[in-house]
Amino acid sequence: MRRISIGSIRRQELINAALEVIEQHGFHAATVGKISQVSGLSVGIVSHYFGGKQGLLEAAMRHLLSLLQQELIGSIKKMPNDPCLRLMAIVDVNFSGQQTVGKSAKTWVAFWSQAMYSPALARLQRVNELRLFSNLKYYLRQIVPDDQVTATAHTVAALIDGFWLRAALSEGRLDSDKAAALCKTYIEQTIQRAKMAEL
Amino acid sequence: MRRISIGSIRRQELINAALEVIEQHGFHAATVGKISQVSGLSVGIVSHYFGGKQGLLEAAMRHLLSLLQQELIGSIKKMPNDPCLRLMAIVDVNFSGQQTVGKSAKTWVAFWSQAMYSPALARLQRVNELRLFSNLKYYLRQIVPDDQVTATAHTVAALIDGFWLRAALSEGRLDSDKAAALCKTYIEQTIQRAKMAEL
DNA sequence: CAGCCTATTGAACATCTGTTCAATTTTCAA
DNA sequence: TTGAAAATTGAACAGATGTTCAATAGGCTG
Repeated sequence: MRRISIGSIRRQELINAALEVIEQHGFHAATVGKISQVSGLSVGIVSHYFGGKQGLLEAAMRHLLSLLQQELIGSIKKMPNDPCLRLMAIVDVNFSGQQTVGKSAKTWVAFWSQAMYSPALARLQRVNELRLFSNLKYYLRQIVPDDQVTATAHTVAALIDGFWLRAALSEGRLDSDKAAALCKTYIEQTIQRAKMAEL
Repeated sequence: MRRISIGSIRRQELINAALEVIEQHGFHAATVGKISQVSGLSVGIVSHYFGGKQGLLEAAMRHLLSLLQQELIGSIKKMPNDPCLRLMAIVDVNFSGQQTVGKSAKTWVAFWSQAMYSPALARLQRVNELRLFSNLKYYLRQIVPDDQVTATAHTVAALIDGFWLRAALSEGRLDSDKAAALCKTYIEQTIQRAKMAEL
């Protein structure tokens, strides 16, 4: 009896290879030939397991998103039920997650730019964005005045995306700890302002 | 005597066509065939004036960057010499510039994602980034404490990039006025905090 | 008008890519 | 061990793309 199906193993191997090629050579150069070469499998296997190149790339993005989501859930659960701490945890997961930011940032940006022209990828991206956004709003609602919740959530989300983009473009000249710290600083300042307004 | 050389006219026509194709179909689908079709010229002309496809795309990005730069200079000159107002002008130019954000945002993100794998584009992007960064620092230095200048500049730059990225991905669900307003709000809050700390 | 030079064309070519599928290998229950 | 089913291969194919270059068109000068 096989505990893990051979299919899921191959699928994972192909996804890993695809992510590696995208990170190194970019989305445009992620050809079926290169991916199969890196995975050590043949070119035909891609169509067999994913129906084609497009299917593999979508699965790869889905994989990345689900990793992020899993880390977020795991990280938040460990935190005490304090809205401020949980906001910080969200920021931390978005930056220190998975590998170093420098490595996967390029892959994320590659996916984002592809999502602008691929409805399937766009849908995945949108679901993820909405989840982050509503998470942020949920905790912010407990700290800042109602009329500032949406604006603050937008700003924090833009900050996170902006730092990721800059990390991808600056090739390691921007480290994730600093980016996370700056995001947290913004959140802290917002909270402090809310407290002072209360008085 | 020709006042404008025929060459520069053709070059501009090709750049415009390239930008139009990239915006509509994405970087990966911006083929020489499509670009020449949109421009009404032949495919051979691209190699003739730009040495090849890559040359045309680099020229197109250079063109976009120089438009942004020109608008920035023009807009700042009109402002009274007040660091706060000039910071706001920088934000405004970065959002309301050229066309609506929704249209050109996709083109910018397409260039960014390409810049990660093309040294020539990366260099152009980096020059532009440094210019924005040092502009921000120059004015911030006059308003906030020295030890906060760099961090604030990083944050503002990330905010701008982040909103652009989100505008490109959200297909018009995020309008540029709102994004500009949120950036300005952050700057105002930073200034206010600096003033309070002075007392 | 002739002659020359520049601008432009677009078919031909070489290269590269994704997909297909008949052939081969591997797996594993009987 | 056997044999059928599943997994995998990779050459062949069709389509697309960037570049080249001989041929053509256009305009300017003498």
